[in-house]
Amino acid sequence: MEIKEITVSAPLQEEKLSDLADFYKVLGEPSRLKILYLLYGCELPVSDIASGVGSTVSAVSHQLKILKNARLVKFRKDGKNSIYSLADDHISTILSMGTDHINE
Amino acid sequence: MEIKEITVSAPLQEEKLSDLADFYKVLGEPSRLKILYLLYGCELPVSDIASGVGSTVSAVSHQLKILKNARLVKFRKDGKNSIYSLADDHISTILSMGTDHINE
DNA sequence: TGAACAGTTGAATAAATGTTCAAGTGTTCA
DNA sequence: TGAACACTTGAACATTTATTCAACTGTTCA
Repeated sequence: MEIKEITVSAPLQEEKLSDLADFYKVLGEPSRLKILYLLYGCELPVSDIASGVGSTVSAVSHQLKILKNARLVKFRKDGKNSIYSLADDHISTILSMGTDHINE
Repeated sequence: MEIKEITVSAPLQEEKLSDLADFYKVLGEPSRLKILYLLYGCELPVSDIASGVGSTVSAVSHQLKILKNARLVKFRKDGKNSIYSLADDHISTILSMGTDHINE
């Protein structure tokens, strides 16, 4: 069987594909998904996120760094606090896509 | 700061969330994404997939099993061959979603 | 100023997982 | 039947990575 133009019309080069995998990998961890759903529609300081997802401040801080690099969350400083929120509205679209597939 | 109804209206319970993470995890590996994009619009036997993505038959077979479990690909037997293809059309929607986010 | 608070960070450990390798299953065809 | 082919599978190894722990930075306020 021939591969034909599929290879040519493939939407991703080797590097883009790696970026895309990295993006999905960020969502592929329950601890990070929990944080995202917790931030769905509100903004919270790290300590509240930690108690909200049942983890430690340190563990959450590590994960928030990864979510920040993936541009899934943003934050602002407020005195001693770092207030985190979802990066933008289309993240919610992304989150709902996954649930649709799971729910058939 | 109060968490309010967010926790209540969260679209996922602990178990669903784990399923969702598993789903994303499947997409979070370049070797698997390569297979999916290769199968975009055509069906191929394992040996062609292996050469198409530059891997071994064994490695690809392992990954196909994971993709099958996640219902992202399906296959049919044709003599000695196992012919794989994308499970359904909405998988392409899922694939394009990721690229949109990467491309800003 | 200094103590308490809120986060961040780096190293270490433990768990998860992708690839390799060797062996096994099932099909075809001479 | 038996050899070749196409794939699957399990164990082992190596890599990646999430959490823990301890130390450190920066801010507030008495």
